[in-house]
Amino acid sequence: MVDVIDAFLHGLQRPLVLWLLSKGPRHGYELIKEVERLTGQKLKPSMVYPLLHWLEDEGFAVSEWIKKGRRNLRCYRLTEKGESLLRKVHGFFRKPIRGVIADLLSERKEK
Amino acid sequence: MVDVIDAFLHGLQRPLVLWLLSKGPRHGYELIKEVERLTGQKLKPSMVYPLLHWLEDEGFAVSEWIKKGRRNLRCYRLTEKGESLLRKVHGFFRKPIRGVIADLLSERKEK
DNA sequence: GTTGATATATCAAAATTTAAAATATTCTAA
DNA sequence: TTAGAATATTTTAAATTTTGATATATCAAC
Repeated sequence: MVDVIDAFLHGLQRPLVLWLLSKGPRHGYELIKEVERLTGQKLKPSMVYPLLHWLEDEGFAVSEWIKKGRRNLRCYRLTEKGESLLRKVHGFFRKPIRGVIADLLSERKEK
Repeated sequence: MVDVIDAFLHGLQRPLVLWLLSKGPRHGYELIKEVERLTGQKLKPSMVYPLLHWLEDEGFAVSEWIKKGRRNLRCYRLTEKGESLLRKVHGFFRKPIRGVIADLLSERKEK
């Protein structure tokens, strides 16, 4: 049985990737580094690359090989369908769960 | 590949159960109903009962069989160790991720 | 030229989740 | 009064997902 926070962070990875892509095009390795910076949790290559392929297969993102020196980077950006999915995620936060998350977000006096 | 929101909600289930238990003792079936009300997602019996057993095994909660009419309910409440874990979850929200979640929580104009 | 970071990809093994079935009590509507 | 739905808990096999490992290649620093 996995740690409570790890499980939560894990569930956050996908919306987070979507959110990051909504801020501008990214490639896989950038996402790995950004997710780690934001959550302290490693987004593994074996997670992110299949996820990106899936996002593209489903039409939520499109990729393009760009060159950086002699290196090829596969850069992803959200499609309109991907933006729409992110809006759906936002919409979800209007549900009753919003109050719970606000509570989790709130300051709390330590015992 | 599972739906983005489903994956997020899934990750939220464990902190949510912890949060609900922090509001007062609950039994498994209550948690199933409350999680569904709050998230619209079914917390399955085969998830919640092993989770509750795990919480108890790890010392995060203790259970007690109570009677309601002729029916026996296994009622769980958080221990100090469980409260401490919830505070750890709160602590996590002080990380940079806080801004992302706040953004996801914020109102957004629909296109 | 060797090490560590950057960058992408895949697959078998390991772990987790779901669906299903089993069991039993209580309530409700016909 | 009884049949069916809702309440309540548990376990297991099957399905799915995640991890760890491995492979490949470029780049910068030493």
